[in-house]
Amino acid sequence: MAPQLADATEASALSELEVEAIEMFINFLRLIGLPKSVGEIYGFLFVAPRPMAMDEIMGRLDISLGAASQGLKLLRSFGAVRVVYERGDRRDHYVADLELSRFATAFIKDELQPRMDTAAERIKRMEAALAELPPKDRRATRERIDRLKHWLEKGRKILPWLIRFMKL
Amino acid sequence: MAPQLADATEASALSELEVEAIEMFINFLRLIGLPKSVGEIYGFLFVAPRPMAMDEIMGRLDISLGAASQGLKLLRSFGAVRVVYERGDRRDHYVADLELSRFATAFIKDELQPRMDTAAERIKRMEAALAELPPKDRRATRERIDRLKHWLEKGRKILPWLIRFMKL
DNA sequence: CATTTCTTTCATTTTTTCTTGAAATTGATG
DNA sequence: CATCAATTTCAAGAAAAAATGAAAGAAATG
Repeated sequence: MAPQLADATEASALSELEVEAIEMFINFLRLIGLPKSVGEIYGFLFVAPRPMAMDEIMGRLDISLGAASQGLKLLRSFGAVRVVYERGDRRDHYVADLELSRFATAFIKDELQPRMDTAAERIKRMEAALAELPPKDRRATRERIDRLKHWLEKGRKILPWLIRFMKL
Repeated sequence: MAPQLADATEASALSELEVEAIEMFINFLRLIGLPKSVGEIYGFLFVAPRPMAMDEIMGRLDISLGAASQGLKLLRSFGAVRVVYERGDRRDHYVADLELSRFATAFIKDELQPRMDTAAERIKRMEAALAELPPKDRRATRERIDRLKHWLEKGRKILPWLIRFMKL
């Protein structure tokens, strides 16, 4: 009888279901700046019927050791993937956390918030620089800076609301 | 007396105000996948005291003809930049439209919506593929697909609301 | 309508980002 | 505690994205 263990060089092909899930997540996660391999891993785990070990993920997706390790690390840091221990197996096994809002909140915390903070500082410096402007330009520039402030304010206000909506 | 026309090879340096505005927009626009040069152009125009011709933009920012032309084309397509005609000058002159929500709506329309549409199709295909799954996995997978549907629904619902909020 | 100025396009180059896989590290096992 | 499997790290290579600038194309001018 043929052995059941998949050969590393010839891992079983992905099902249509898996391909659809993977491509969907590649697309959406790319939107928030995550590399393809991360989308692949998450999409694969999202429809996986049981916890998967890293080498299984590598084999099925045909990605490198490094990509798998780093991708899982990142997904873990978001809370988008969790490690579960399987008795009798030394390897870590991964499951997708199905709460998709984690990506959004990670994005907000890692990308958006920091930029808003430096933007606030920049606006202060811009206001200071206003004094050195030719008088005739001051009013118009003042208005533009105010508009930036207004937007930043708006951003700050909507973020918590948005996070709440997503966790709902 | 020295000529007043700026030499193309030695355009005047950027003021602190300009630098801050430019860096701010590079940062934010990168977030929605726009290249640095586009952020530079918009930031520069955002604080420009008068309409600027393309060669002025190139010179002040030290970017290439191609980057300037393509960046302006893109910004125009968003409605983030408008052409104004200046009498006695053959060149097109550009001004920033200050309504920042244009970037958000362009992002939603160009990036988010299309992906949501293909995602909806993918979900249909995933549901069809469900039948070919080993019976014991069906229930769990069905739940996951439902979760995707739920998220997509949520996205669809919040988008118009979000657009309205931003235009406010 | 020929000329000149301005703008767009696009093949090439440069830069940035992602992936790879060998080596180092960790940590479980007998 | 030596060994070996599993994982992480990171320098180098590959791939993708952006910038460049020469050439083509438009549009205004005299």
